[in-house]
Amino acid sequence: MSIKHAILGILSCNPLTGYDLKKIIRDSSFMYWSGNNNQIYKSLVELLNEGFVTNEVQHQESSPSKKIYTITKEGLAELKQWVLSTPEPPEFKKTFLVQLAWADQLSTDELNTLLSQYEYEVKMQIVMQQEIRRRGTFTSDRTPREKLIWDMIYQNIISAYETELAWVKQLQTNLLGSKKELLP
Amino acid sequence: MSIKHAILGILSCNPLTGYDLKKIIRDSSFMYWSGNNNQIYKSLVELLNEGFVTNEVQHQESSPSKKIYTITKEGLAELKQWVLSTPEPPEFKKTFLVQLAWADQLSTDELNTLLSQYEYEVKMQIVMQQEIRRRGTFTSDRTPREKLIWDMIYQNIISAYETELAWVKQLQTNLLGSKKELLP
DNA sequence: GGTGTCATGTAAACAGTTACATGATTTT
DNA sequence: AAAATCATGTAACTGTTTACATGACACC
Repeated sequence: MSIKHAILGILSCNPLTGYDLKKIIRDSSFMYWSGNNNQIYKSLVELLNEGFVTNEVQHQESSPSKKIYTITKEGLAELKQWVLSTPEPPEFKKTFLVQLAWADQLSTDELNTLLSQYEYEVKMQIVMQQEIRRRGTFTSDRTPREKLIWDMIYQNIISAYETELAWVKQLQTNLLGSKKELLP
Repeated sequence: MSIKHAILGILSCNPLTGYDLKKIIRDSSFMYWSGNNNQIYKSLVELLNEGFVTNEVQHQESSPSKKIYTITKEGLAELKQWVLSTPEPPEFKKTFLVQLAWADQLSTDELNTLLSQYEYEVKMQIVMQQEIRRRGTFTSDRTPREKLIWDMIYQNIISAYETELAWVKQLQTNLLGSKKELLP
């Protein structure tokens, strides 16, 4: 479970509450977890037991009390060790490709509609990702190098969607272009 | 759970056993499930109860008996309806981006090593995907249009990894190029 | 004699999502 | 008056992976 490492990473910038972490992860483009309560609060308890974080309870009048989590030096060591571990290749979950694989039973119109719908979905994602990047709600740029890295992380996600968009357009063209050959 | 739809899709080409389905899904590039026993055999029981498939037990001397699954007309209808449903945008699970987000604590050498390792992983994926495409172990091309679609599905996966590779190279260049500005 | 393939299935563990629960304050 | 935000947490469910179990045969 590397969400714990993501949490350690976020806490390495700033002490935060579970609620704050939840929002950061939910709104992040590259931290791909949903950021639901169960994941966050359970992970925090585990990180606490492992000694990677400590917490300080802050009672507030007229609102629920906060637990502010701070990363320990053991947590920082664990984070560094994980960052240095052998990277995994990216994984793609493209349900649309599975759908498309059996789409030859559709008429030309039905297939075109399907492709247009996918094109729209992908375009929406690009707009959303550009908005996330523009707003930069949670961006770490403590050094110029870190700024460069984070910029490239956002670029990665946008490029991925742009490649997908270019691919749909190519497919639409190919289907049109080979119309003559495809029909008897 | 759309693995059931993937199974229906595969069976729409050919009646097969659970064991065959398992291998096809495990070796597929775009059917992203692991293809383990539990998923396959449980799904088949469910599909049977739903009336989307039927099975025929084939006893064999000197090897375990086979259950050959065949899609029903209800199954074909269910498949078509699913294929026509609104597509979901692609999802990316790139653990490396999370790792990279906290990589500013690394030295130039450590960071370069990490990037080279990722570059290698991605290159390996490209080779593997090209091999899968070349072998074409399970490819459906009943019509010229279906052939075109399947070709573009394989192309999609390869393009995705190629975009990733181009991105790492860009990052490596950017880190080198801005060396002067990054150091004091 | 050990490993791999064929062929089925189950058990246990882990990961992840949705929904529920509380309760005060602020915004619409 | 209703909905959203802050802030914590739990329960139930679904999805996914790993490992175990059987047993014959083929290959090295």
